[in-house]
Amino acid sequence: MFKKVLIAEDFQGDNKSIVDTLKAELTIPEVQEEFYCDKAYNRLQVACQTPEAFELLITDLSFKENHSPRSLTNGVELITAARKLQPDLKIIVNSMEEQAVKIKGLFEKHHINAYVCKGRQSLDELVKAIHAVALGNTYLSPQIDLNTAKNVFELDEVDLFILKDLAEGFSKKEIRFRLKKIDLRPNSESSIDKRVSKLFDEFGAKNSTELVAKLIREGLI
Amino acid sequence: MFKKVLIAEDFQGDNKSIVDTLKAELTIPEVQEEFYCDKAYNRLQVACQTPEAFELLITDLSFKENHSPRSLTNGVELITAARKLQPDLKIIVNSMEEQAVKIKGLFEKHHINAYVCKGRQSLDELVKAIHAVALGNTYLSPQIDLNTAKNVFELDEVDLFILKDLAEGFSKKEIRFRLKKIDLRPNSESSIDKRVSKLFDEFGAKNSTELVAKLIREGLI
DNA sequence: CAATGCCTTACAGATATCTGTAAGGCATTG
DNA sequence: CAATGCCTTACAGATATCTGTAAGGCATTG
Repeated sequence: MFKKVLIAEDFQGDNKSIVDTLKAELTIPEVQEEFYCDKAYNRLQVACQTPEAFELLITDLSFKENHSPRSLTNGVELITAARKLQPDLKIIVNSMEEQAVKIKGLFEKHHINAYVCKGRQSLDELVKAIHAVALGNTYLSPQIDLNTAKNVFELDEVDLFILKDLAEGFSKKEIRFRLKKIDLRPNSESSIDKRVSKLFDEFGAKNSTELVAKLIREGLI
Repeated sequence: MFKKVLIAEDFQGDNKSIVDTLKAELTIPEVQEEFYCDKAYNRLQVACQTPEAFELLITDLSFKENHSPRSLTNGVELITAARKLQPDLKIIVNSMEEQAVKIKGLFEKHHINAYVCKGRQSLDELVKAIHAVALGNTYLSPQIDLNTAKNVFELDEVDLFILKDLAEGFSKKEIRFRLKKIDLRPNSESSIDKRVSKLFDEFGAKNSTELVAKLIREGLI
């Protein structure tokens, strides 16, 4: 079992219950907790220079904004920074995120070791996840089905720019000029039309309004 | 202080930490917890018929869906049902919702006694809220500013129908027929145009796409 | 009951959206 | 280097969107 674990979670209730559960149900000598990504990263960094580095990081994905400026603003950024600092660190993500595409990305791109979805059994699942990861395995909440993550359609920079502008009410003519302004190509009206029409097919939308609505609901823009 | 409290919260971590905090920091003889709205309502109902009814309900707003069918699907429905059953019941809402408009509505329409926003101090705030409510006062998380809730523009049934249809990619001509079909009026294309244009002004949108985008982001449709 | 205000509707006209066709640019392939 | 495929762009035409004007219906007011 792990000897030194760090928890990064901004909600007091979740944070406390994770700490309590780890202390009550697992024999981990040292459990530390933080409410901010930056502070969590600092702890990792400091511990890394001693013989007792952290062995496991349990982190949320979203962290509420606050008056104080942040350099790491969310779990993904924390994970990226942590992996760079300490490639062998085990990472368990504990979040409300339920979208298969995003969770798949965490495993594939960020090589997390487990994903626990907040819910009615999440503490029990977290304990299972820790056991699995300690044995070198991965863990994923059973309600998440990664096979539904078909739609790994990659929205590139231009797609995202167009979509965000559409959501802000710009016409395609305006978007054309806005693309030109920042020298992003292709930027003809026709190309914008073509791209958007392609996205209609891709996401099963009949027009721009439906497309933007769907993508906002899926959290992609 | 309260003698009998019920907690309705579907996330295990939040649920556990609230129960633990109440037991550790307040002298409440009986704290019960539920993970489903329907089950919480049942408990209220049963207790109501005995001399020991619940005095305080602490509830979340959103409850995850599940295989089992539900008659009460969210906190607002639970609150409505509970108020009907037991008008003098004190209610504290503990949720992630941060939108002033919605929280204002909870106080004004549903007469909740306190609102605690999940965050870095929410357990401490919850304790404060319980003390306040026990003394007959209300409590609101300090980061919420109800004065920003200017936009209490009421979307009526027809507005909502039109907006939801727009978000599903229906054209105004199609929406016209869909309104007629369910005999909802006004339903001329012209009236739809007029209503939508009014909403552009109301929400500061330049076209349908931006309007729908804004309303989805604000959680109104 | 005339005047007023508000809502609904029809209609018109300017733009915007969306689809389809075709031509040119460019890299890859045989 | 001709052939191919893919992307970009221009253009055209059918609809859809959005705004503005005007007329009629209806309730309220003096």
